Amino acid sequence: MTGAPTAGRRRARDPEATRQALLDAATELFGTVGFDATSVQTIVDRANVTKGGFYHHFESKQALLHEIHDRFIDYHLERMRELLDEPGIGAEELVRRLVRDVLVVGAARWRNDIEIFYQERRQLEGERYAAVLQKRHEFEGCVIEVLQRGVAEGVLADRGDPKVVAFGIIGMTMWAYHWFDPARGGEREVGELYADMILDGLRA
Amino acid sequence: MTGAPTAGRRRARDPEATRQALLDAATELFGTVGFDATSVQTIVDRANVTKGGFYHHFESKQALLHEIHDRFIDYHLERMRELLDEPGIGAEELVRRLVRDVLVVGAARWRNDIEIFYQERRQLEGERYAAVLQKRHEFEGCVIEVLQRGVAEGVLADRGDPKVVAFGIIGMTMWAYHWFDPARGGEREVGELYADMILDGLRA
Amino acid sequence: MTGAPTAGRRRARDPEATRQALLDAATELFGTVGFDATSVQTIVDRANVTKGGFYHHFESKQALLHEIHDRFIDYHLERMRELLDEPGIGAEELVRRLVRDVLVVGAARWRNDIEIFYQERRQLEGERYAAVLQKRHEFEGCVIEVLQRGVAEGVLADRGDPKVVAFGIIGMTMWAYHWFDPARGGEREVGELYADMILDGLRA
Amino acid sequence: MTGAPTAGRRRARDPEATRQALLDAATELFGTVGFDATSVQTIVDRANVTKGGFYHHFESKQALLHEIHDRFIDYHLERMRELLDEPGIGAEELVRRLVRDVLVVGAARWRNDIEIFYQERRQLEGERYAAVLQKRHEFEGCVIEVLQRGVAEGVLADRGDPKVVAFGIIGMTMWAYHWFDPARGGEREVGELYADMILDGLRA
DNA sequence: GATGAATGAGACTTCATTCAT
DNA sequence: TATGAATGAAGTCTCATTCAT
Repeated sequence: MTGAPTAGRRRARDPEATRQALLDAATELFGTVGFDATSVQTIVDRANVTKGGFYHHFESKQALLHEIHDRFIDYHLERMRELLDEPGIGAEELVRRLVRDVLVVGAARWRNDIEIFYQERRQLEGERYAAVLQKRHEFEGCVIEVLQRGVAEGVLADRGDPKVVAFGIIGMTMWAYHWFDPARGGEREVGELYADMILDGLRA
Repeated sequence: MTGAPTAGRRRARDPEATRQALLDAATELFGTVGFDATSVQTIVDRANVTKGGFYHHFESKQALLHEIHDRFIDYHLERMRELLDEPGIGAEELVRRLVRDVLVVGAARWRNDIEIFYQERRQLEGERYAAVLQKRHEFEGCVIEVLQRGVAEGVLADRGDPKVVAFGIIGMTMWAYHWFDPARGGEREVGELYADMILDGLRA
Repeated sequence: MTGAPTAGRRRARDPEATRQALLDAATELFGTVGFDATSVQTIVDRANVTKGGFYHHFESKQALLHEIHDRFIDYHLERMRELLDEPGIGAEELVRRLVRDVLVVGAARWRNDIEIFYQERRQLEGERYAAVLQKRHEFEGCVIEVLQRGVAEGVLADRGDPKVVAFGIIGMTMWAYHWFDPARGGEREVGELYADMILDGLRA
Repeated sequence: MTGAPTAGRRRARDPEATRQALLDAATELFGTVGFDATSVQTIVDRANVTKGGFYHHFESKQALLHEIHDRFIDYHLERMRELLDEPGIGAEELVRRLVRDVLVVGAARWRNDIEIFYQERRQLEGERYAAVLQKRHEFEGCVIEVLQRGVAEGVLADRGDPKVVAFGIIGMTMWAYHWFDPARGGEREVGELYADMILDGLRA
């Protein structure tokens, strides 16, 4: 509650706040305009920083992108693991919560990040790309595990390659980032509808 | 298989072939590397044309993108309409063919075009964007119509907002462009699996 | 009065008319937009000719410019000489007609050509430039001759370097191409006014 | 005359000097070769800057042109106003100093700027052009005011539209930029001669 | 630690001119 | 004679990154 350091120029000394401001500005811009179409100048303008400041915090524009990728997927992997570790949860409820709370609600609320995640993966090179890819596989692996638990519990039928089924579920739900209108809301209802479709579609 | 005049330097005088070569080269590059990351120089190199030649045929790089968009969606709208006009086709079969033959097989075989379609739409401006958007809505409208026929014939249950259901179907199937490996094939089987899931998931 | 060959495409066979059409189109464009800002394509479009046709008639864009220069200055040198050869004309009348009929009326009616003449001379190179320069000097020489006749006849005072005086007269009159509005007219009145000023200003 | 840091590579950090160097280089080049014929590369080469540096200081080549226009006309408007505000100056002396000191000497010493001023106005668009035009009208207005003072004081006769007379004076004097040879000098004498002609030509 | 002037490579685009048809 | 597709050099401008201050 002290002198509101947010206003005007720039919070004099708070490296972490500057970092966050840059990450947030870049996420918004990359998500709406795209990585290539966003210049470093635009990012620093929006974050009230100077160019020099940018390179003080990030090695390169690409490194910043990588960091956005990372904080996004780490957060979601975390949520995914929490869900899987929920004690005593049944397979049906598990599927419902995966679809509704993680996938659809996630897609609706993190549109910029997902846009970046799927569209800018081409920008990452070599080692960086490998790191991202690995976490992505981990995420997909979690979805597959949910399905396998469902089959094991006799709730879901075994409909063939679980990877293909998992991709179908991810596609149906994540696609929301293309069309969902946050102003109108209703993400939980959409999630419920998709969960019903998926559960009925795979029922044993 | 005859000694086509395409080889070597450049088809001496065949404007249409030049156009096609440019469109094909650009589709491949935009799809794999992205619109921004693809320079006009790269396109013309691959098409064995010079930069001047490019601008003789296309007003701008963006105009070329628009043309790719257009020829892609026109082709698919055409296929969509053929399916809907199929005489005496039942709703179940209609859904199956929509999902398998149009959506999944389409996504698997036109990966570059879909990548372009969904990822580079930001590049189109003003009128051009409006034109593309309109055709896209038309495409979505066709999917909705299939669902409505299913409900009308008593094959499918009414699960709420048909638009949301349609987006779910489109998402599940189109997503294949992210992960499908054309070298391995199997697109029809994937389509069959998704059609089953969707039909069971929506069964009346 | 036969089938009006001017309409539509292009008068099928009339090389001279084509030449003229190109010269006229270029004069208009060079005069209003400038030499560099006018593309050969624009010229041929306006003249209803094709690019090939252009190069059939003119060696280059620069050669066309030279030709415009030439036909303009030749015409005016001709008028100048006619004036000087007028039998029995007095010096005062000579000055008046030079100023009014040749210089001011010329500037008002040949604005595009003068614009080109004074602004695009830099485009001409080497020999071509020399040729234009020579005719220009000839033109200026005529003005000087008029002044000298005036002094010889005792009508005008000798006010120093006749070249400087001549340039003053040319400047005062030719400047009209900067500001004269052909829609409003009145070039003869302006000429009369300037002739009075000059005659009074130089009166013996 | 001290070992200015201007020499060698580039004045290390002196943005204002860089700006000036670019303005000066461009003025020289636009004046002698023309706006279109001068590439940004040529300008920066002469100013010992890189292309990027150019665009750091000027939004575009056109913006630079506008700035040249502006600093030129602002300077001259200033001189004009000083002259008009001279206390107790008589109309005859006023005319003489306008013609000699402002117009002829100005034309002789600022040849490049005037060349640019009159020849490149076509390059300026919209708002920029309007701004230039307005200042130009102001300049012309000052000349007209001088004439009106002359008539009011009974020194000059009223010879009709003062605008036309003013244009005649401006034309006669400014034309010097076409032919004046700075190496030979003598601008004050030329000014004197033109002032005499004009005063006698308009004497009441 | 921060600033912003400067760099330099590379992007898109234009255009006078040539030449196969 | 005429066409217009093709060339290739050159133009304006952008931008990630560096570095003197």
